[in-house]
Amino acid sequence: MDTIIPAPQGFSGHTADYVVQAIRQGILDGSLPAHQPLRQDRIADTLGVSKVPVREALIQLKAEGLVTFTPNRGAVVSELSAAEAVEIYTMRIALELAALRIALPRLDRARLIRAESVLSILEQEETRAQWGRLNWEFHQTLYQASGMPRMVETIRALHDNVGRYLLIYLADPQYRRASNEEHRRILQACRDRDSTAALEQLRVHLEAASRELAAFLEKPRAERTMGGSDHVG
Amino acid sequence: MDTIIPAPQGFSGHTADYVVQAIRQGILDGSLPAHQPLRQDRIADTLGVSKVPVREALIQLKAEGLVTFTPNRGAVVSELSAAEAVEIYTMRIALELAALRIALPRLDRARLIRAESVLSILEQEETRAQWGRLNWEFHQTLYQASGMPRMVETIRALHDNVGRYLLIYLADPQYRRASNEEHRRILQACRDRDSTAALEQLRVHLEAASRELAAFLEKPRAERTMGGSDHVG
DNA sequence: CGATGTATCCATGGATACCATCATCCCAGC
DNA sequence: GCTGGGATGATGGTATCCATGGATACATCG
Repeated sequence: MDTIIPAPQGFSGHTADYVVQAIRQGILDGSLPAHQPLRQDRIADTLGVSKVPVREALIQLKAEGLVTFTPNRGAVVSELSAAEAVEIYTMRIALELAALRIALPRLDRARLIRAESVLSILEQEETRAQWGRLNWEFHQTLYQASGMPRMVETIRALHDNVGRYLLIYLADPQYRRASNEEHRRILQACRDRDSTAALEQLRVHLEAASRELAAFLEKPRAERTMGGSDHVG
Repeated sequence: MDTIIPAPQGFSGHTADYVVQAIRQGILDGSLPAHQPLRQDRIADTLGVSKVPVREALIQLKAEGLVTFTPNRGAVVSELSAAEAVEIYTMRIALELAALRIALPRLDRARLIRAESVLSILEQEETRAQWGRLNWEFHQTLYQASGMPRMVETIRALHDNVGRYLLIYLADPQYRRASNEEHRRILQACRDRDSTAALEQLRVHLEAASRELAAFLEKPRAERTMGGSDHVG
């Protein structure tokens, strides 16, 4: 949080939304680790706002599941249990398969090209910080064609909840390669308008991630290797 | 809102949660109709709290989709378009089928009896005000056996978004009878541990509601008969 | 030396007062 | 009849104050 620039200028909309963005980004890129206390006046000072919009932001993030409140003790960054991870992936599989099924017949050339382009960047990206964003960008590009913004938004919130841990999983080059291949198969099936194959590949993709994340979270915290470096290779 | 007793006494937890409950109830039972402005200081006075927790409550309800914000104009009760209704039911079908599939093998005797009891009350209930609550109570009883609280909570929020309109749909005795029969078929399939039938009946149930609600919302507002009386028969 | 009680500190959660900004409405003036 | 410009009122945000309860350090007692 210290490094976040206190720059609310040029921001339209509610101040709370600005605070939400700042905190969310900190959680997603790992600079705000699980159990990190989120002190209201400290955040207010850092971002150059007052306490009220900070509390409003924390409440929004609570609704997304990214922070957890304890009465009279304030908010901390949420920790995910293995069971919760499985639950989130269960919801993601249900919703993302539905979204893709609806989106498939509406995927136009432009969108497929865009998905292809995101995927190429993702495959060559060596910096962990961008993986989560690009990964979501790829999936979102497909789902948006469903014309169901609320469903896409719900899926995004679920994705954000596992985003931090996904980075750890992707730090292993083997899993990263597998993930990229799964993305390619999904995209190819979309190009072929092969609905059955696309949905099946998406299911495989999500189930693999669910399995690996659950296995990771079932290990005691001490044994977990969080992937130290910003570069792999 | 005028009739709500300003009685925060005996309420543990955050004041905002108390305000959320009050406003949510007003929206669900129809006393706060769509497009009703939700004035912050008026609500604060009525409930005997200050403005701050009211704004926090409105933000929570925004996250649930029950209220809509317009910059510098505050919050109003959300209105649902036909497209949004279809979107919500698409999400409900995806999530509720997944929840029921997981819950089915874990449904014990006690829970089935509880569901049966809720259904009996619902079938004999003549007062509209309770229909929404009892309807959700029935579905929730089944889904809770999944052991996935977050999924159940997400489904509840989606249910609340269509709850108001469901009442109109159920005001027609014909649809009400059909709905009750669908509930019975779902419950019977659960008792028989017939997973395929239970999921299929749930899908039929939700798709029927989706179809009727979409048809209702596609009519111009002037033509809509909102079902005047509190009693049918 | 360990367990328990106590004083202090500190952050939360909420109330209150105040203010800039923006939307809306009403009305004069053309 | 249309337009422009105050009143008016609500939002959204700041600053300040305070009661409550958790946490910690310390002191006292067994």
